[in-house]
Parts: sequence; structure tokens; C-alpha cells
Amino acid sequence: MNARPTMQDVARLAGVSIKTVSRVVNNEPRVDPDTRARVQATIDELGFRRNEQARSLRPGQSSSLIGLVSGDLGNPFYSAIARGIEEITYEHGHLLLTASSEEQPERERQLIETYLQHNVAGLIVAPTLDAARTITPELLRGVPLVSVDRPVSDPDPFDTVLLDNRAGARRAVTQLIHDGHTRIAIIDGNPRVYTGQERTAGYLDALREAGITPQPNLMIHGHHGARHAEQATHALLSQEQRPSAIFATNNRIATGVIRALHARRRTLAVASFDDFEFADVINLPLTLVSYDAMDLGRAAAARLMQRIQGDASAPQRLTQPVTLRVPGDSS
Amino acid sequence: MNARPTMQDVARLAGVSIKTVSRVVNNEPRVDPDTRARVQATIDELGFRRNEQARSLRPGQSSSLIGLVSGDLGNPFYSAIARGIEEITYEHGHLLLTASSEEQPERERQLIETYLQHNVAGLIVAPTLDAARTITPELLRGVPLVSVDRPVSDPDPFDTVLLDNRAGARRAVTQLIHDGHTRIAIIDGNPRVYTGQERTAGYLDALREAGITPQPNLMIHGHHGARHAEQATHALLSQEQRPSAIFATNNRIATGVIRALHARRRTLAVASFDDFEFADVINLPLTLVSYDAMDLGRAAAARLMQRIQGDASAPQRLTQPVTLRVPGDSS
DNA sequence: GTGAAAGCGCTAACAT
DNA sequence: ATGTTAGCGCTTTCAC
Repeated sequence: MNARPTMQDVARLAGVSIKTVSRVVNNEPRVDPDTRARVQATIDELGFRRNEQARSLRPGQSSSLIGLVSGDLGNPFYSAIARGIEEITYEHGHLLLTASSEEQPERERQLIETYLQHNVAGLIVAPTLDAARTITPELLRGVPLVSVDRPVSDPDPFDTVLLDNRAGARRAVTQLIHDGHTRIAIIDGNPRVYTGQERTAGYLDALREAGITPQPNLMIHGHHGARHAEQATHALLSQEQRPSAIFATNNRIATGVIRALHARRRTLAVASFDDFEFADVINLPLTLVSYDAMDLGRAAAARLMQRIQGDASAPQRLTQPVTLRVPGDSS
Repeated sequence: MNARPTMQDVARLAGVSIKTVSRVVNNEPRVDPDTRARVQATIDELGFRRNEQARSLRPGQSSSLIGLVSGDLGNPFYSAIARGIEEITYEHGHLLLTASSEEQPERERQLIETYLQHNVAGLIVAPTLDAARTITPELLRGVPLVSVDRPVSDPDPFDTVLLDNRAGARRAVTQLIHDGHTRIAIIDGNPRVYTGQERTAGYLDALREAGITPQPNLMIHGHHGARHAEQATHALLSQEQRPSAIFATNNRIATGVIRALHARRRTLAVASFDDFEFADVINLPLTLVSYDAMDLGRAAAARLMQRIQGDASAPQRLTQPVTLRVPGDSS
């Protein structure tokens, strides 16, 4: 457990000044090759590693930390985003701090503050519902922030990377209509959630374009989570005017719908925002809005890297494309 | 973008010395209540936040950073572990750095070094295959490390948190035997991977206990990933002596097996290490070794917290329990 | 109860 | 090509 060696230690042992060691460590040019070799040998011998905290303490020297606040790292959607972010930040020599807000605005604010105390060079946040109230430019003091999956507010003072929620939903529902469906139900989660709102708008777009009048009793909201969606599906199928297809606005809802149909041994067309493994193995006609969640993360991280490198242009809203996938249909 | 205020700024504005500000920030006792209130007011007014890098620069003052190196954060197994770790470290006021080794020992070593440069208080690693060569006590210089899912080496100089791989596999295969199966195939990934080895050993345990002689042509190895497992399943079903049940040593392999069976419209009993969503909706007799991956992370983080708090006892090997689950069987 | 001064490990500015 | 010095923001003696 010998203490960690410092530049001073290396300098003493190599018989040079600390600044020369610094030059070698930072690959600065004006060092005699012999000196450089000698210093390097001492560094290797001692196993010296530069203390990053001390380095980034100097003003101007920004830290190489990036902070990520996601909704829930345990959710594959968020962890794929995190993976994409990690890929880009790693390439740029940054380290990634991760934490989950658990959709609690207070925890989100608290995490951002803690990150700022650690001098992060930038932040990526999947904002909670009430982020607009807590995440403000004053809180950030110039540290760049990119939001992902949802905007912080509208209009948005920050860069944002979103999915094309509305168009994706419209295309999925239009597909169902093409397949002959007219009684298409929608099951959505918390109506305050941005993505659900957009996807619901896309559903209505598709109906309107086809001249179909939306039926209130086919539009179920507030049923987030697989369990609620399962109950909602049972309710839908028990009512008078039954749907012939169901659009689930996300994969947890789709899971509930599929469970309920399985329990009732009923075959209904199911469309879902979010693709999932096993879609190919399920004996139901599926229409999936598919996309690469890692790409969302990559795009957000790439934008943040630009900001860190000094880009001061107006906040951007980037929309990532989605595609329609019909399992078993190899066209 | 006014610069971030320092203790010095607070001190000047409050008309006290920097040390008094420090006392207030750190909740030290010997401060006059009035002074404390005045300083606190100034802190709030300026939005002062202590610079954590500067604080932990002082020797003794450990940083509140924990470093996690997982195989692939995009894999739900690892992200669940990460979530469990995050939960515990958050409770203890630590922040979590995350990165993926992508199963490359060199990248793993590199990440650990980078973490150490950032003065992490401790490390949690899901070791790669060749971790024993790179992760050594010399590299770590006294920074505690806990490995998770796989041991670094055997015997292990570090704490390790593992699943009960062998017993879980044995129980799953024993269940298949109880159900009347005697020709039980196993599909495993890379034979050098610890978990696969243990699970294969459990498979053999179960056969031996039942007096069944292992059939080499029913034991497929080296087929990691869903795609390979799919091919392996097709090969198994094309041969003379066909199995009536298949044990998949992890969920990606199980996915491949299920895909192949679905393509052939064949019903076979399938056992799998790892539970998965949709298990309830698949029309195959399944036997699943189930466990809580978050608990793995929680246990690893809890052990690390003990080490950070000074526990210097001998390295422990903790084994987390697994349970058998038969979907549809509500007993 | 409060403050002055030293120093953590490093880099930037300015010598030599 | 190399060294000296100051100082980043904070905590820690040790005075007062």
C-alpha cells in the first residue's frame, strides 16, 4: 500500500525538475530525447499516473467528466442510450457519470447539482416531467446540457435529441388502416409525458387522414406500465364496440396488451412504439415502430462534444428517424 | 455566464474569512449562529457550490467517485447490475462512473487506470476472460475492488459476488429429468467463460445424479449469441439422436433456441439460465433459472462500501441465490 | 469563535 | 532545453 507517487517523486528520482516531468507526461515538444527517455523510465518504474483532479483544478483545464441523468438505468431503453453516449464520450477521452432520476424532479435537480460540484464538462439529461421548473440556465452556469428523449421545455434553451414520435405513430396506425382496420384503440401512459402526447397526436393524424372519427371509448390514457395496460386491454375487449387493433404507445404497454390477448386466446392486430426481442416469436400480427436507442445517445453525446469544444450556436432540436417493422414480413 | 463563485467570494461578501465559510459549508460546530446565518445567506445568494475536485485534492479526503467496468452496459443483465450498484452508492453519497470493457482485457485495464487517475474511492468490475493477467493488487495500489458475475482469478485476491450458477443449472436440468426427459441437450457459449463452465458443471451434476450418461453429441459449446445458438439448435434437431429438451446456458442462447423452434414449428422443452419478459407468452414448456440482477449489483456495492469504510478482512466470495421458475405454473 | 498561512498535485508564465 | 514561481479552491494546523 505504498502511497501514490507524484510528479515531484518522479522528478527527484529522475534528477530533473517537476516541470520537465510535466512536459514528458503531456507530450510537450521541447524536451531532450535522452531526458525524455530517462523520465519515462522513472515514470514506468514508479507506476506514476497523473492525478486528474489536480490537473483539472487549474482554471481553463476542464475536467473530462460528463454527467448523465437518465430516468432509470435499469430500463433497456435508457441503458441503450447510455451505451451510445458512452461510446462517443469514450472516443473523446471523457468519462461518464451515470445516475437515475427515477422520474423525480427533486432528485434530478440534486443529481445535476452534485455533478456540477464535480466540475463536469457537460451534462446529458432525460428530463422528468417537471424539469422545466428546475433545470434552468442559471443552475447550469454555462455548463452545456443536452436533453434526450424529451425536451426540457418548449421553447427549449437547450439542445435536444428526440425520436420522430409523431410521424412514427402516424405511420404505424396508417399501416393498420391499410390492413383494413377501422376500430383501432390506443393505450397510452401518463398523458403529461411528452412522448405519449406526440404519439397520440400521430395516432390522431393517421385517423384524420383516413377520414376515421376518433372514438373516445377506444382511447385509453393513464395506463403506464405493463400491469395497467393488461387491465386496460381486458376492459377494451369487454366493451360493446370492440377494437380490431390496438396501438400501444410504448413497449411496456405493448407487453401488457400481448399478455392480455394471450390470456384471452384472442388474436388482434397490435402496433407498438418500440421494437423488442421476441417480436418474431409471438403469434400475433405486429406492427412495430423501430429505432436505434443507442443512436439517440450517440447523437446527444456528439452534440454535447460540439458544445464543449466551444460551439455557441442557437439550441438545436434534432429528430432521429424511426422505421416501421412488420415481423415475418421480409420485404 | 458569470464564473462560478468560490469560498473566497463568499468570504469577501459576508465579511468573514475563508475558513469560516469552510466551517459553515462543512457544518462544523464552533461557529456563532449569527455568523453562520449570514454566511449561509451569502452562499444562497451567490449560488455557491463547493468544488469537489479541490476538496478531495487534500490527502486523506477521498473522492466520492466509484468506478464501474461492466462488459456491456447495453446488455440488460449488466445494466440491471449497474442500477443496483447505483442505488447503494447513491445512498452513501458516492457518484458512479460507468464504462464497458466490451470483453477486451486491454480496454478493461485502460479503463481501470483512467479511473485511478481520477482518484476513485473504489472499483467494481465484471472481469473479462483474461482479467487475471491485468488486474493485480499492484495496479490498484490499495484502492478496493469488488468483482461481480465472474471472479478475477482463482484463488481471488478480491471480493467477488457471484450467482449460484452451478446449483441453478443443476436444479433446472433436474426439473427436466423429473418431467421425463432423458435426452437433454446443452448449448453453451465460449467454453472459457466462467459462468458457462459452472452452468455446464451443474448440467453434468444433474445427469450424474439421475444416472444418465452425458452424450457428447448433445453438448454444444462455443455458440455464443442468439444467431449461433439458432444454428446450433437446427443442427441438433437435424441429427439422428434428437433431444427432447434443451438447456440454454444464458438468455441470448435461449433466444436463439426459441427462434429456431418457432421456425420449425417444433415444441421442445426449453430450460434457460436467465429469466426474461415474454416468457409467459411463449407457447413452449419453459424452465427458467431466475434471479435478481440488481441484487448482484447491490451486494457488490455494499461490499465495496464496507471496504471503503476500512474493512480489511480477507477477500470474500459471496454467492447470490437463484430460483426456478416455470411460467404458467403458479405454485 | 475566528483567522492567517501552508500545502494538496498539477500547469502556466516567465525566467535562464 | 530546462527550471522557478505562483496559484487553482479547498482543508488543516496553529495562532489569536
